[in-house]
Amino acid sequence: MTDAVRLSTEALLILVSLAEGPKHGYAIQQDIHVVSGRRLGPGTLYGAIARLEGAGLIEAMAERGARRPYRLTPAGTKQLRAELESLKGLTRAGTRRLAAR
Amino acid sequence: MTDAVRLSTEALLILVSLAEGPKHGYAIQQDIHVVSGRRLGPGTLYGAIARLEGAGLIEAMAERGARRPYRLTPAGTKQLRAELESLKGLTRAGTRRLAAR
DNA sequence: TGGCGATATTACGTGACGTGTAGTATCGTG
DNA sequence: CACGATACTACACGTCACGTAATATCGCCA
Repeated sequence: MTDAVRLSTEALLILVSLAEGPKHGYAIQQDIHVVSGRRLGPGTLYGAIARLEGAGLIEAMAERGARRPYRLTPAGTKQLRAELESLKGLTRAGTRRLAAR
Repeated sequence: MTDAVRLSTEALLILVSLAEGPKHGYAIQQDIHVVSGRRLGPGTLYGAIARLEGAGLIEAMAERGARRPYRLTPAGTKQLRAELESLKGLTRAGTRRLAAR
């Protein structure tokens, strides 16, 4: 294993969403629902966004009206890439194990 | 999207570990470290195990000495399968998005 | 055989996090 | 300029992750 699985599911969903390009919170929420079938409430969403910003994985862009867009930082991109790799290994292992029962 | 991403990362790791076959807590901990690079402390590990048992996704087997083995229930197997599928879709989307930057 | 290190789990306190609800601000459109 | 949709903030509550310490059991060998 090159790297550890470390992000919470919620943080991962947000990073994947921002990997498509900069988005504000509400757009992130909708995108997450499309790609994952899950709906994050405001508390979960903006709480996780604040933590990711604090961790330096995403950063705020110029505010446009009521919208606060965010984008991945280089550190966030790097960590997302690593996390996706780890997760691929994990899902492969899981699928293989389930098939072998 | 067929199904939503719903499990915590920790719960997922435990289910994947048990997909290989029945294991007691300590063995789960070691297996998780091998397949994910992550080390869950006792509090995290046994707390998550108790919750998974409460949710009916895993069940305890006959206790052998100090060891308490667990195995996946049919419901746990089904949910793990669904979760792995969702996660595959998510990692594919994430990877595709990162590549397109 | 009894003591010691490795294995395995429990107990527990603390803080971080997920979650829902309610409230506020801004935007677009008729 | 009013009204619904969009977008975020505030907050309170419960659950969960995490570390540390304590406890129990096993295997081994002197």
